[in-house]
Amino acid sequence: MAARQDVQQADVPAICKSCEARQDGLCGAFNARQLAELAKASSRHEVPAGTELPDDGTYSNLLSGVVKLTRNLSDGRQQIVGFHFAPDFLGRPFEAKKPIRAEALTNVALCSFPRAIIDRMANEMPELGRLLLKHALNELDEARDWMAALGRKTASEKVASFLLMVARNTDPAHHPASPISFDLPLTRTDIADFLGLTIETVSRELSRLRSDGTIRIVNKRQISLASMARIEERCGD
Amino acid sequence: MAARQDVQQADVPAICKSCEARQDGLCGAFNARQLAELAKASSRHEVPAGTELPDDGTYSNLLSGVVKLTRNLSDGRQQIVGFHFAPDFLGRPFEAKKPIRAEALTNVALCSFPRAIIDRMANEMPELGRLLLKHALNELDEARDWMAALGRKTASEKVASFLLMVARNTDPAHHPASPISFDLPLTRTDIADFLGLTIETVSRELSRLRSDGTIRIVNKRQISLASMARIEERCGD
DNA sequence: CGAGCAGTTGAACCGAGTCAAGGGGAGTGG
DNA sequence: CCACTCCCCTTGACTCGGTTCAACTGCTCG
Repeated sequence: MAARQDVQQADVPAICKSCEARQDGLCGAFNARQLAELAKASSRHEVPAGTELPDDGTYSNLLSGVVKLTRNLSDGRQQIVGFHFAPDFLGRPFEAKKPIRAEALTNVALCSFPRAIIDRMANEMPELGRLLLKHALNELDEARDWMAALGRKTASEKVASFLLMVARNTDPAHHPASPISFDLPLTRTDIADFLGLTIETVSRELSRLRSDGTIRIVNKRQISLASMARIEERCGD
Repeated sequence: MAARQDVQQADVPAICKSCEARQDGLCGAFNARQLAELAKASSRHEVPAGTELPDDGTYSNLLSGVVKLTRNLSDGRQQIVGFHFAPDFLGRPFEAKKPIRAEALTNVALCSFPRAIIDRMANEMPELGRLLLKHALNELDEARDWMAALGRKTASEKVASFLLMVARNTDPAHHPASPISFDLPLTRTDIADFLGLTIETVSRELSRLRSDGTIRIVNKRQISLASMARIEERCGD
């Protein structure tokens, strides 16, 4: 068993060998032969922060960086409806009825495949279909969490919940009692568009959290939390 | 081809023959043999309005009625995060991290299968996996639509959007210019919990829509719209 | 050094929430 | 058949959290 795994390992394309997407992303579902086939059709590219990622029917592993998904109302009001952090992946087999825009918040590295290959493989391996379904259901659960936040939380609970989300994403296994610091990949405007608030309110709530010692604002973009537990108390759920 | 279809048709279990779920629901993916196998393991039941539907690991076609999905904050604040209308279906292969409660809003008729059968069939037929994925992505798109509404719409836009959703669900193919009327399957409290408002605000906004002629409130539960187009104007998107 | 942008802070305002009173229909009991 | 109650809903008056408008700070970049 171990031997066979090693043989397969030997065939893994060089480019995939150290790729995070094989641990937690889409590619965990593939064996060496399939990876080799995919690698032939894949293209790796990097785009700078601010680039819009067109929904051109490709699937992409997000190797590094953060992507936001937004919905706009007719008069320009904007709501961020989701994020993708590495090593997440982007792309879907069915079009959304109302358009959703994807935009890189930071510099982003992607590894993309034509949709046709993934769709074909999904027909051949139920394992992959299951992974896609699991991924979609995860996104659904997250969306529903934020529905509850948007509909029922106060401004300060929203901001606290947001910081907790980023912290968790920075280090999922972090000890709840020890401090943690991270860079915010978002401007105040983006945070406001995610939380359904104005930038002024976001700024004020961050100041309040700072003045009561829950967070330190190292600089505009870098935050450190006294502890996960401390911020969790303020999330309302 | 037509002949073969008729042969299959002959084998369709009696109970499935006139079932809506074969048109638009889960069972559209199955052939007669598979339906027969499923029918043996399925159980049909009805529950009255107000019943909680435990997440017991079954999949269910919703034959009639409306179901709400809710998330609660620790202090009792409630947010409705989704609805299921017939002939939708309920159930999912992976547990949500945070609990979501399902409750019948009206009397509800269900046709349920053990999870094991669906999961096994999904492994055998990519068609079914695809359907489950499509369904999950639909729910995701809906959740994101409502995120935008919750975060960025005014109270009156929220109420208008809600009425439009119910109207569309009542008659998806309705002509946009002609009037339409329907029963609200929800109390004011449920509407408020869905829109992130209070019952007083919902009531006031309905009154405003009535006084400017966009809707008629036949009685507390029955609404008629002057037209789909008219209400659509007030949705903000 | 100045321009320009992101963020902060203050003051006034307003949309939706809160609190309170009353309406109206369904069910029950006399 | 009416009287009473209960629940859901509506409406009004007031409050308040979050927005709006505006001034100011501090960075970064040319």
